[in-house]
Amino acid sequence: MDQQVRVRFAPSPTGYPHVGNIRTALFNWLFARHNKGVFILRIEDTDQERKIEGAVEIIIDSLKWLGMDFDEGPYIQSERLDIYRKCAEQLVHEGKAYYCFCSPDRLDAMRKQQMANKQPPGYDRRCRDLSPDQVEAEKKQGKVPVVRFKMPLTGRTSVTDLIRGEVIFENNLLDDFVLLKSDGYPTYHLASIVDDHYMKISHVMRAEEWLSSTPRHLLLYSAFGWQPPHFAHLPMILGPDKSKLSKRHGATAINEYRNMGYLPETMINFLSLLGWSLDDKTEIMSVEEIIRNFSLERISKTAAVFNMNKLEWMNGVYIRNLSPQSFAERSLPFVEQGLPPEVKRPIDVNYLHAIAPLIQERTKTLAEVPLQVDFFFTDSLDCDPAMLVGKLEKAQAAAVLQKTITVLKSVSEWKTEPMENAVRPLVEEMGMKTGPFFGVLRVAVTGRTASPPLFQTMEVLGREKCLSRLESAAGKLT
RNA sequence: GGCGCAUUCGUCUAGGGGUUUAGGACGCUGCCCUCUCAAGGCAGAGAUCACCGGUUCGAAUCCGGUAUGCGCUACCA
Repeated sequence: MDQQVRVRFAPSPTGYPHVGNIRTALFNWLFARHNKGVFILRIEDTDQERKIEGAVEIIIDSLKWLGMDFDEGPYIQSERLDIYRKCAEQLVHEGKAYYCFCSPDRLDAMRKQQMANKQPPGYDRRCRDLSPDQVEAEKKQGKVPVVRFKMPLTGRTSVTDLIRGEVIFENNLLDDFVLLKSDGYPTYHLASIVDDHYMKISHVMRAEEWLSSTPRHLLLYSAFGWQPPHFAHLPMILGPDKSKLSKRHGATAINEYRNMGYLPETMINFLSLLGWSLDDKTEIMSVEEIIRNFSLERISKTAAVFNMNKLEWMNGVYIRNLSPQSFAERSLPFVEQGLPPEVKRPIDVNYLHAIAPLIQERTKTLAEVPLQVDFFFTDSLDCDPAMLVGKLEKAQAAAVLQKTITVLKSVSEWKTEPMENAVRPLVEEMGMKTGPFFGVLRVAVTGRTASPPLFQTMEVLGREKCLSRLESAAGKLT
């Protein structure tokens, strides 16, 4: 790479970023970091209709959460309107663009007509050759024009895509697209080309849906006499039905994944593998590893289905790799939010830290933590007698509880080892199997049939709570 | 309709003419471990590499066509 790498993430501020957009941001960021280049954030707010208040902050916050730091920006397109206007006027001046006074209604009718006649839709170039006098006349009538690009009527434009190779388009199939809208805002085409040029963008990495408009962009560059950047069109992200990932497929916004308890490092790793791979087996990688190995050559051409299952698995891997301390800290907000209201706040982090090792390897998302730890925090347990008894005889279950209570009361130290040493012999003594025996105790102590290991759980729960729960359970069986 | 892109296990992917009886991962099934649930270990099912032709001694890999999917075809990005 002989020139400095300068890439950008250029979202429009329409709400929470879609995971597809985030993946685009990620690839740009990875490419910049790998090449010791510059990562720029640019807000493309040229559509006043779709703009949403506060979206810029949300975008920045999302990038920050994922650890994608930017070196320049955010540049805001709506603050650069005069630049685009000047550029558009320059092209008009040079005869490479023109004013168009056609009303939206006429354009609409024209398109409908074309569709009906099975003609390819596109602007019919009615205003392309208006004389200066005609233009003046229209303006005098108070009509506000748009500026359209004067497409070459012949020839072809070749796009060299770093991922797909050379793609050729016939110019006569491209219409005179709008550069400057009547509200004075540029279209994407104009704004992004002008900005990419002035911001010295070296590589444009964007979603595949832009491939078709790249010839327009190239033609614009050449109209301005500018050197175009390199292009790389990234494969799209699909839903399970292979159509473009959208809300009806479930979560699509990055913040939803954050709220569902996915770790940012999981998202980075997972998203990096959607359209890129290191080799034939490496899946779990730190950001540093991904940055070190990232390359355009290994980006695939094919669209990828977003596999929730695999995401969950990967998040589990990352959660298990957390230190118990960090796991507790990261779970805390979810626990604060998810525990029943009667549990006293604030939640004790140290207690959560003690619980952490018991549940960590059982959790796939932080959002499930409150569900797993609630019985540690509630005062009393209202466990179901039927669940308590299970497949045993009622009397036998009661005996299990009684004997255990007696034995536990004499345990000198409320720790896993001594408790287990004291209780386990009872199993054989009663001629039972460990499964059913411990099962009764598990339900009594935790209120559920699946839990972390019994004695470890009891140690953390404490003598008082355990004995009272066991006794309360025994009471239910008499 | 036109133009463009793509097509390897259900999914993510490796592979770029002979090393491939097409490798890994998720998920699935079974076994082991085990106080339950997980985690972990092992094993297994799962892809005639979309199809049809061609090039070649030899093709998942190169070429052409077909089909299918997707994208674009706005004063949206």
